[in-house]
Formats: sequence, C-alpha cells, structure tokens
Amino acid sequence: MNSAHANHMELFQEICRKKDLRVTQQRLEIFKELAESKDHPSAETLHQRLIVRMPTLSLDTVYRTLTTLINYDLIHKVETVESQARFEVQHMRHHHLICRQCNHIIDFQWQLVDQASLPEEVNKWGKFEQASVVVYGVCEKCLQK
Amino acid sequence: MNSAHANHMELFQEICRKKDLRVTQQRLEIFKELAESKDHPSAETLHQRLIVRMPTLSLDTVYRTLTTLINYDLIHKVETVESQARFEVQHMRHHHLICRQCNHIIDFQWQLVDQASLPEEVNKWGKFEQASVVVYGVCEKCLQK
DNA sequence: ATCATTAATAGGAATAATTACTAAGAGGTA
DNA sequence: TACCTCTTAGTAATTATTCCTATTAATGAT
Repeated sequence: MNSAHANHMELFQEICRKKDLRVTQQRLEIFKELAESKDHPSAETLHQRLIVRMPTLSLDTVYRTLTTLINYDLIHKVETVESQARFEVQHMRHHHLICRQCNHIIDFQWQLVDQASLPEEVNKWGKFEQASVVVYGVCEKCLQK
Repeated sequence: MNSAHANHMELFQEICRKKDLRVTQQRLEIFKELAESKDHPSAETLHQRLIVRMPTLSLDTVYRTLTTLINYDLIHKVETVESQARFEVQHMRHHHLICRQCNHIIDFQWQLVDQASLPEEVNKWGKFEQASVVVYGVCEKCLQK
C-alpha cells in the first residue's frame, strides 16, 4: 500500500471515530479493498476477494458494512441497470461508461458537466447533489468479438 | 387516449410486425400502460395497474415483456440505485432527478449535455449511446416533512 | 492491562426481486 | 379453418439482499 492509500486509511479511521463507528477489522478491510478496486465491485465480488485473507468474513457483513459506509457518505453506490449493486470509493469527481456486453464500468472525467450549473427547473425541485453522467455502449474489446 | 398516444400505439404495432414480434394483447397493454406512465414504474407497479383490466395477467409476463421490449429498444431501463428496476418509454430526450427519500423520479431537460460531445477519451473506449444524467437529492415535498 | 458495556459479526434462515419451466392458449399464415 | 409456433399463466426455482440470534470484540472506565 503506497502512502496515498495509507493516508486514505488513516482518514477513514479518524472519520469512524468521529462518528462513533467502531473501527473493526472487517470495516477496515472492506473499505481498503473497495478503495483499491478500480472496477466498481459488487458486494459478492468484494466478499470473494476478501475471504482469501479473512476466511470467516460473512457476505452479510459485507452488505451491512457497505450500507453503513454509504450512510456515513464514505462510499457510493453506482447507478446501473444491473440487478447486483455496485460500489465505489470516489477518489475524484467522475462519470461512468458501462459496457452493455461485459458490464465493465470505467470512469471518465467531464469537466463541462462538473462546472455547469443545472437547469433552473432543477433548483425548484429541491436540494440536490452533483450530477453524474452514465453512458452506456459497447467497449472496444466486446466490439471485436 | 389522445391521437399522440394512438400514433404511438400504431407505431408500436408496426415495429413489432417488422421485427417478427407477435402483437399480443399483453404486449399492447403493457407498452400502452408504460407509455402513459410518467412515474417510471417498476414491473410490479405496472402489474398492479394492469391487473385491474387484465385479471389473469401474470407478473412473469410483465417482466418477460419488459425484457423483450428492452431488447428491441422500444423501452428503457432507468439507471438507479434501488433494488427494484424501473422502466420508461422515452418520448423525448431527458435526464433524471431522483429523490433519496421518496424515490420519485422526475424528468428534466438539459440541452447543454445533449448538445455537447463527449470527451475524447470516450471515443477510444468503444461505441456509445447518448449520455444520460442522474441527479440525486431530496425533493421539496420531502424537505418539508 | 483488565473489566464491563454494547455495537458488530458469523452463520443460517427469511424475504424480495427476478427468471425458469411447462402445459395450455392465441397470433399469424396457408 | 387449421396448423404451427410463439407467448402466456401459474408455479417453482434462483438470485440478491436483509433479518435473526448467539457469540465475539472494540471502546471507555477502572
């Protein structure tokens, strides 16, 4: 783990303590695994990766922990059309490209959207978070099959 | 049903015939109900609305039909973070505002995004469809509770 | 460091959402 | 009209997620 990650983990522990969330091994490992994943894994995928180093970790704990972390705004659920939910630690503002064939999700930047203000009608709707763009398509790899 | 809807239904039948999809009562009713819904209903919600006029309609048929219509690009699944999938007939290019409290989804226009071209890196990724924006927040009604 | 308190976990059972199976029924075409 | 085949209804099965409960372990006080 490089120092950027190390800092990330220290910050995570600090935030947990501040919010009266116990710093458990499970939470640390689940957060760390997700933070280091670039593929927006599902709860099941995370569980499969973690069970190698934590053989007794239950799938329920993964789900429960992810829900907790979402409630404390430490991670995000990704908007998709799939049945299994996908998660991410948002290191930096970004949007998503999703392949309809292989379901891989990749990030991309789009400053035009990040810097633009939403249309006036949205202001009337209520209080909102930042807009995120989802683009579906077929990735180069799948096109070549 | 006004003439806009009537045309929509005629178009729907034409497309079905062209694609060798049998025009069944169930498909007609499911598509019509969805086309007239402005609330991006789930399969279950659609089923509940339809069962009033089609008492033997099964939930499975609703799911199966929605999947078929998606495959023929006649309807869309909406990107959300919910566990139940939501559907729509896209009458016109639009984006989504989703309330985290009541889960209501409403449409809004954002020409800036529709007219912008995606960043260069996306072109390298593969073939893509139009970008859709998802904005989460809390709607005025829920804020007042 | 040790203890007490209480939140968090593991494991299995339960629920929710969706899909599969199969006999019966209904479009489309000759 | 009659046939062929696709589609449907009803139910069973599967998948994804959450709940339940006894046990474990993190935290704060001693």
